[in-house]
Amino acid sequence: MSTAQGARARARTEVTAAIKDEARRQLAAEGAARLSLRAVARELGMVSSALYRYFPSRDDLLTALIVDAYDSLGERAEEAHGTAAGGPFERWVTVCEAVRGWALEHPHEYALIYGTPVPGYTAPATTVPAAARVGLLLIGIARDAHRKPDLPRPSLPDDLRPEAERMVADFAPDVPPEVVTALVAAWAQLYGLIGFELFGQFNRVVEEREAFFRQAVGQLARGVGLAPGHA
Amino acid sequence: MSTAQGARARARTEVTAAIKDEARRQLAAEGAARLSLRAVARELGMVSSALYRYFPSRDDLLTALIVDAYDSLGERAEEAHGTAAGGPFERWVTVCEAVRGWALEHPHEYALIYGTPVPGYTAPATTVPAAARVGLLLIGIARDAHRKPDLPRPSLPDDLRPEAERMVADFAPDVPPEVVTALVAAWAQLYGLIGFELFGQFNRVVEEREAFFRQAVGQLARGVGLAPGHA
DNA sequence: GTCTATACCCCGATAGAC
DNA sequence: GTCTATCGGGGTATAGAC
Repeated sequence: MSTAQGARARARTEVTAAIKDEARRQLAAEGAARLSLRAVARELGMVSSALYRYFPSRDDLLTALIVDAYDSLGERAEEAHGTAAGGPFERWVTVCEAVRGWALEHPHEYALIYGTPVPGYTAPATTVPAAARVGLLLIGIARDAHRKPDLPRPSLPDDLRPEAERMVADFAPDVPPEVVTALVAAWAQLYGLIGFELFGQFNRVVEEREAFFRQAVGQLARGVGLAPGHA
Repeated sequence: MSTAQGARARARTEVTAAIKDEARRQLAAEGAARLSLRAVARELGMVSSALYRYFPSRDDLLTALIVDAYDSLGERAEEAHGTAAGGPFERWVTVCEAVRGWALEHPHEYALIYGTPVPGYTAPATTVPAAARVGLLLIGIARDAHRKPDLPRPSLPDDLRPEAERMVADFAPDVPPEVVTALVAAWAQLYGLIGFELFGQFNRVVEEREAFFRQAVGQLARGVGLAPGHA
């Protein structure tokens, strides 16, 4: 009995994975807005109504793909962080390069999570933990670095201080308020660099992409007080 | 005869404008990937085949919307630049704020030009001049500022110098090579900030959006050597 | 330049048999 | 859990009359 259920559960897991794989393939060809359960079923040799046993609606399939993408990216970033050599500056750059590397390998999944929202689709709260992973990693790097109080701190205008203190309380404990707004800005700017490269805005503008990116994210690191060569 | 032709031409211009207006409305509801000539025609009380006299295909309509969006944004930015008070730093911030303002007012047109590319659509070369306007404006601000040779210059690693010199030659004449890569990075990062705000990544993260943005683009300006209060 | 009609496709979702 | 069949939509694009 338990083996029969095991086999059944295994089959279900495998079919679910096959559906998501095929859906990812279609993401590349058609984009998230046109992701179609029928087309996925057709390609898998199933009939469309059978898919509804795995995903109750198109939006649920989309949600699964989004969570998978955030987790895949987060895992890559965390892995890079774990194996990075050097101090906070070097770890920061390594994580940023890992994010870019993942994005270049999975452009359509990147577009799914950081590109234009899919019209008519609203991501449920279940996506939040996966979505937060890269941000939390960068926060952690900044927090660790600023345990040493001799690091330079960005300037913080008075009208932003309450906002910065709210951020510290909400999601960045133990990060100095002068750092947290710069950190959030750097986080958004990182995705500006990646998006421009991925979506073609750098065509005929930036050729040496890797060196350019390394320099740019190094400057972002300096903006949050990090510098090369600090243990 | 010329008045008849004039009237005919005028009618054509008006219908063309009505088609684009309705298409822009649908961009908001359905997204660019699902822009549909039939739906536009239906809403205008026309029959779909009539639209083909104005736009030979769906992609041509899309191209027209893209060029219009770039021009609308470019015009807003140039206008802001023309009326900005103060030195290069203040002009930079004003232009960035104008870009953000336009984006907040036209989120779906922003998504059309700076969001995920529409699958299966490739923008023709005719879009390039309109697309370049904001970038050229920022280049101009940096060039004017660096006419004074006492401005601080970003560091430029050796492996990026040839790339920087190519950029200067290709699209940023008279801008110091040390400045141009930082400038291009700042340009991309500006759109990272705007995209994150527009596409919801700042929800529950950044609340004081205007003050946050002003501070962030001020830091971008410093990154290209500009500082407040320099004539 | 607009109309009708048409060819030939696509979709999400559900009902009910097996 | 998969199937057939179905409801009720949607689309691009063209032909040919007016």
